Formats: sequence, C-alpha cells, structure tokens
Amino acid sequence: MRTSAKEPLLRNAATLFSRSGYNAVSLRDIAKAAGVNVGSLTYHFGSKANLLREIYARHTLPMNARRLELLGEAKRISNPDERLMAILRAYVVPAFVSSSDGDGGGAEFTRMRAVLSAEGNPDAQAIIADAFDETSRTFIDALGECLGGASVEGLVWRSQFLLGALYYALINPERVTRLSNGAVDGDDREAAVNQLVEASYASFRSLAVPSTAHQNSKETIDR
Amino acid sequence: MRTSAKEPLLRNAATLFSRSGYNAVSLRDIAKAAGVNVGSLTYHFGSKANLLREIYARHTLPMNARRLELLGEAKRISNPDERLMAILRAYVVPAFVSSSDGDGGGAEFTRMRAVLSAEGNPDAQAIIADAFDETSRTFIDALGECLGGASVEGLVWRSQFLLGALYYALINPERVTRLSNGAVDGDDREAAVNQLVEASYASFRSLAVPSTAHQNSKETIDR
DNA sequence: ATCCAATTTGTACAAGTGTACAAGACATGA
DNA sequence: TCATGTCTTGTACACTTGTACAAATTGGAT
Repeated sequence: MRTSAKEPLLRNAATLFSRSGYNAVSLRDIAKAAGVNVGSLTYHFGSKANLLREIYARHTLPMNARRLELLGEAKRISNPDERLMAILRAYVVPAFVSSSDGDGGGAEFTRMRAVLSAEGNPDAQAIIADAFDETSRTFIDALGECLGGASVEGLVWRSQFLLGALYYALINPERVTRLSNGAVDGDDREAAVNQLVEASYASFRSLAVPSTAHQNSKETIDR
Repeated sequence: MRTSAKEPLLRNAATLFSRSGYNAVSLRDIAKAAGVNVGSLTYHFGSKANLLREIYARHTLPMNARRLELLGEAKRISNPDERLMAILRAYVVPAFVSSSDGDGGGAEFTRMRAVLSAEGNPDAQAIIADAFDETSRTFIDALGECLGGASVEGLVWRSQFLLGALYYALINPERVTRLSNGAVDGDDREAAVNQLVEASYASFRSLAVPSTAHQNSKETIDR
C-alpha cells in the first residue's frame, strides 16, 4: 500500500481550523497546505464535517486519558491544598503541552476546540459535549472533595472560568505580550500553565468554608 | 426623510455575528433577519467589514466610558480589598448587562467580541486591540495599586484569564447548566457576574505580597 | 402637485464553496 | 508481466458568497 496522505491532511486541517475557525477554512485551503488535490479530502473523509469528527477522534481519547491518569496520581496526595494544586495541574497541563505524538494533548487541538466552541458550530458543539463533559464532571467532583462545603454553583462556575481562561490564553496570547509592553511573553506556555494553575488555585481555594478547617500545611494567610 | 433601516440592520447583524461568528453569517442572512433587501447593506455600509466596524463604533465608546466611570467610583474606596472588589465589578458589569439603549454595554456585544476574537478575523482583531487595550491597561494599573508588590506578569496573566472567563461565560452558558445537572442556570447573568467577580477577586488577591500587609478589614484567612 | 434627494429593490456578476465522479497513477501479490 | 485494490488527480456541478448598479419607491419641502 502506498503511504496515505490522510495523516498529514488531518494535521494540516487541525492547524488551519485552530487558526481561523471552521467556516473560514475551505477544503481547498487544507488541500493546498498539504500539497494534495481537493479530491483526496472527499475520498478520505467524505465530508468536511466528518473531517472535523476525525480530528476529534484523534485527540479526544488520549487527552482525556492523560488527564485522568494525572488525576489519579493527584488523588493520592493527602494534603488537601497540595492535592487541589495537583488536580488543577492534571486538568490544565495535557491541554497545553505541544502534541509530541501519542500524548494526545496538544495546545493546537485545544486551541481548535476553543475556536470552534466560540463559532458555535453545531457539528463541533455536540462532539465536544459528548467527549469532555464526563471528564469535566470527574474533575469537579475531585475538586469538591478538596474543598469542604464548597457549593455546586461555585464549583461549576469556577470550572467554567478555568476553561474559558485556558481557551483564551491559547486564542489570544499576543494580548498578554501587548498589555505588558513586551515584558511578558504570551506564547510562553510553561509560564501560562503556571500562572493559570496558581490563579485558579486561589479562586477554588476561596470556596472552602473556613469553619471546617481541614488540616492545612500551607500558608492560610493570603497565599 | 424616511426612517432608515440602518439601525435595525446593525442590531440584527450584531445578534447574528454574536451567535455564529463573522464568516458563517452572510449579508443575505442579515438582510433576511431585518426584512430588507441585500442591496440595503451595500448602500448603508459599503462592505461587510465596514458593517462590522460600525457595530464596534456603536458600542465601544459607551461601554468603555461606563467602565471608566465605575472605575472612578471604585478608586475612591480606601480599603484596598473593597476597592479591589469594586474595580473588578467595574470591569465586568458593563460587559454583562443587557444593552438597554445608551449604556453601551451589552452581553450580546461582548459575546460578539468573544466570538470574533476566537475566529481570529483580521478586521476585528485590529479594531478590538485599538478599542480596548487602553482601558485594559488602566484597569491593570488600578488593580496593581490594590495589590502591593504584585508582579506585572501575575497581573497581566490574571487579566487575561478574567477576560477569557468572561467571554466563555457568555459563549457557552449551557455547559454550566449541563455540568450541574440543571442545578445552576448558566444563563443567569447576575449570578455569573457575582461568581466571576468573586473568583477573580480571590485570584487577584492571592497576588498581594503578605509581608507588605496593607491594612485589611476583611478576613484574611481563606475568604 | 411637483420635484428632489434619500432609500430600497431587483438583478447581475465573478469568485469561491462543498461535493461527486471518471480517469489516471501507483505499489503490491500472483 | 499483469491484474488488483488503493490512492490521487482533474474537472464538473449546483449553490452561495460579497459587491455593484440601474430602476423603482418613498416622504418631505417647495
């Protein structure tokens, strides 16, 4: 069998979608970027919507698997504050790392999710919900266990804010560079992850009810 | 002079853009929604890009004015923590309120900004940066004054997270409802504002350096 | 009533869209 | 060598896109 152009096509499509959204990218754009003919796309994927579905299929499972794996490690930490931090990291890191084959992560894929979610593309909408809601629920439960007495409302909204912050960090990193007059590099993903984890740590931490003071080895004053 | 269809067109266009993005909405969609002919659009706006520019012109100034007005009030609060809370509220509220004519706010407009920013539309990109960067800088400065010793990096990243959270709360409120199994209403904007302000308050608050403990009337333990 | 400028309509155009499909190119097993 | 199944190409189709512009319509001032 001749080596198929399917995989390069998937990669190129994901890149273009993540950059300009679903509607703005034509099949011919994708074909041109991959150096093949338009017909190849119909041959391999049948339709544009199905191409999108295949991109999701490629990334979703490995990424959620990685998240749950890290979550499992985090759950073994007994100190609630350290556990909270580890859980947040388990959620954020796989979404940010550059997809070095097989880890299923990929900032590019996450960025694509962000863009498609904003576009409100119906195809993407349903796929995303199916693929990520269960993982999100698992994380919210784990977060709740770290935070005695935290309300469902507080937990869910903060998880929403976390995802929004995560998305926007990938969508518009230039804004960070611009607003800091170049002092901060918005494209520095390691820094972004750390900042995001710290910020959401503080935001979740504030949900804990002080009265049920669980043993806490960290500073409780300010940070 | 006959009453022009320009304003209804602007409104309809903003609604459609905020729902599906810039590319997915055709001029004919907009015309149909407003019950007029396509030609009207070329007549009034010349081009699609210019229509977008006029929508921004309509909302940007009033909205930033309202933000700065509220910021001015907030700055008169002497207690740093209460001031911090008020500043965050001054940033968030005008972006969330439904645009009841003249206040310039508008969740719909903010949602549109969110969607366009994700789409990476070059037209929108430039307009947004010009219109909002200055206001953002002013807010970041004000926040920094409440938080002794906070690093620029921390401030800018958190402002990025705040904006991302704000955007995503408007883009995908159904997720909140879904993940809470209906217990929390993602479309309840007052609740969203409160949750967002509280969450970002905690996240910014954690930036303050404990040593330079400014006088603080609030609980410093947890929340 | 008549004119006029502002607005709206209808229609046309070139360019680009997703999809379909016949024809060719290719490597592999017989 | 040749037949076969897999892939690639080129091209065609019907449709939508943004834009342009002449013709019709409108409502107020004269």
